[in-house]
Amino acid sequence: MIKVIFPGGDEKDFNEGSTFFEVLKDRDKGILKKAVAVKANGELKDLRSLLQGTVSVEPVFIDSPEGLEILRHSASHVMAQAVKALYVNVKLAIGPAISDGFYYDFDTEHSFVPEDLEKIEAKMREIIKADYPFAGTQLPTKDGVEMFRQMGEIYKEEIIGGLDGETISIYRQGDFADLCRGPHLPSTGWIKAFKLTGTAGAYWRGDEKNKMLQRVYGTAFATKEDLKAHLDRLEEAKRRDHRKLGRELDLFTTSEDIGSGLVLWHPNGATVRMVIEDFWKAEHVKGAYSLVYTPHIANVGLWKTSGHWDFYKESLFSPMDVEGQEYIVKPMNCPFHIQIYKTQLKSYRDLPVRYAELGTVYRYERSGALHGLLRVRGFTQDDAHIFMTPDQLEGEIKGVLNFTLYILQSFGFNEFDIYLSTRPEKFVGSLDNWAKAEGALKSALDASGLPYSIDPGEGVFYGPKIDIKIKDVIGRSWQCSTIQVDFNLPERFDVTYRDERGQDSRPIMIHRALMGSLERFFGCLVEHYAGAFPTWLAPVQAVILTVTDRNNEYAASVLDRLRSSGIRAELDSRNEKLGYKIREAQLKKIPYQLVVGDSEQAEGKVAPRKRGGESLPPMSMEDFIAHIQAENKPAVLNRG
RNA sequence: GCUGGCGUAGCUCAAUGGUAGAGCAGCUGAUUUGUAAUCAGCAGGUUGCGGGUUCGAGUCCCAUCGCCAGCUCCA
Repeated sequence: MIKVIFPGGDEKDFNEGSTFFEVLKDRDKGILKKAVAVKANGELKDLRSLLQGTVSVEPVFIDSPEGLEILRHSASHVMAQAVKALYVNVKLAIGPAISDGFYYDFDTEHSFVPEDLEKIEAKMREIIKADYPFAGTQLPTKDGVEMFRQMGEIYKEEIIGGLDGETISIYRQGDFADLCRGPHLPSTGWIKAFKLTGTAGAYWRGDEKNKMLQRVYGTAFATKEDLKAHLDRLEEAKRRDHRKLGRELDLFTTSEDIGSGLVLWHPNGATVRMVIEDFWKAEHVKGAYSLVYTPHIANVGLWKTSGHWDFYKESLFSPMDVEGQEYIVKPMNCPFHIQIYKTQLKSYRDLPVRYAELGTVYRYERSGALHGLLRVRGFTQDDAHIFMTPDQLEGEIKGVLNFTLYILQSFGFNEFDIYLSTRPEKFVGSLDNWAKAEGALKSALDASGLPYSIDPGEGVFYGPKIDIKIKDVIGRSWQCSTIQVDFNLPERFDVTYRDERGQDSRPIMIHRALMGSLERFFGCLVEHYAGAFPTWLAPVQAVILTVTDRNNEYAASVLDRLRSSGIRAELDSRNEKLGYKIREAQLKKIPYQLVVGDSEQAEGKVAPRKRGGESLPPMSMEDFIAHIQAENKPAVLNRG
């Protein structure tokens, strides 16, 4: 007899030789329909696993995160089976579930092209239709190695070589066998909705020194509806792509003649950037930062002192010769701010010192890493460096964290993924300082009340950091803000302050960027708003549309009035129908379209139409200006 | 940088190895128009750049630049 304990504490006895499959079926056919596996004593198991002794079981449903992972992992096995059936000389590497889908890495002579995906999908449908059970078995490790060696699966052999344990676990479906821990669906027929989404090269074990394998990506969902919703989300992401919108809205371009990763900000994009910069500067002044400006190039000795020459030489642009001295374009602003700090002897009374700069830097990113505005070679960091006594560290970090969230929320980002990255294997500075800094970052995060996760060992060599990823309206994450403690530079540049006892002490330094880079942040903003910027950011806030050219003179006076009130307005007095002008203004995503015809002119009014299609009643200029000015600023927020 | 794919008019896209085309945008004219496209005409190209194969190349081959997806990297 086997005793099974169900969620809620119900107990029931089953016969020897039962499986979870039978147990759940026996208990509730409804559960069986949706359960794809079980948690038995907290461990994930196949429904086909045999029961032993006393177990408490919990069904794992297909639409839960764990259920989806099992579904996708099973789909990756089916894909591998299909690929092995269709192509010769295919060696299997790994095929895990990932967020939103799965992949499998293959080593084969054949290069997968889009048409292959359809062939593989068709084969997968055959396998699914055949409804092969996923059968898990244990093999002695030695036999497993032998089995995969005979199959020519050198990667599997290598993986087993890295495992310890007496036995390995194999899963078979039909004539296909794979090394796998499981669990899996009961059978291939349980896969109801899947799609292969692309191919790509990927290094074996993720190391670029290794052979590049061919990866096929796919996704699978519990239902066809879920799959469709996912594919629709991808389509929506395409529609919002900042590179596409950047062209359509005439925000920015890059030019082959200029070079990769170097951005041209067009008037519309530059206007948004100006609003961002003005807001950023004003808030920093309010926040007791001192704004500074520093040069774009400097003697390479600066970077040798900082250590970056050794650490990041490959990503620096080559030096240029200046009267026998080597200069480089700056990859970062820190050493400049340190030089400013060091021009005067600092007292503990002067600290904290906060230098902020919209500093344009250049990094030689590898060509394949470039991506629209999100990864470029020339960009402007919204940088600041804070020099402080060790006692001030925690307070400063709290201040920076609150400031960061305030700025991000001002731009409409309200959801974040926050990470605390701790000491890596290679590091500088004392263990004591690291512990102190990690503690300070942690208590600032705790005080914020925001959820965060810890990324162990992911800090930079010179100090721990907090990274904030912003989530856009369709749920994608973007790494923008970073708050880093630095023990390295103050040491290397011999930065000091005179303490209470008249001794020279070493200040602690924080690097922080709230938006990261203006380029990346702007790209995120474009996608977040799908190009429909809120009024305070919109390149053009209102466009005046005349009905006939009888209204041109009045319309021009409306334009003057708006512009002198500080509103970014334009006039469309072309000889076109109103509907045509409205359509164009809509496509440009201008927040307000002001219709001006004979009746508005007679009454000295404008008839506003909002971007969303809503028409406001005709109103006087005063009323409209008051109306739009109310929106001409970031959403009001409480400073933490 | 690596693997694969793609570069045709300002944009979106056509064109079996056989005369490079359409829509939109642009320009000119007509039209004076009321809440997402008025009509007509005109112009627009060394098919990314450079080689090669061929009687003939947008199309096939090589090289190069750029873009896209992913990998690696991201102070």
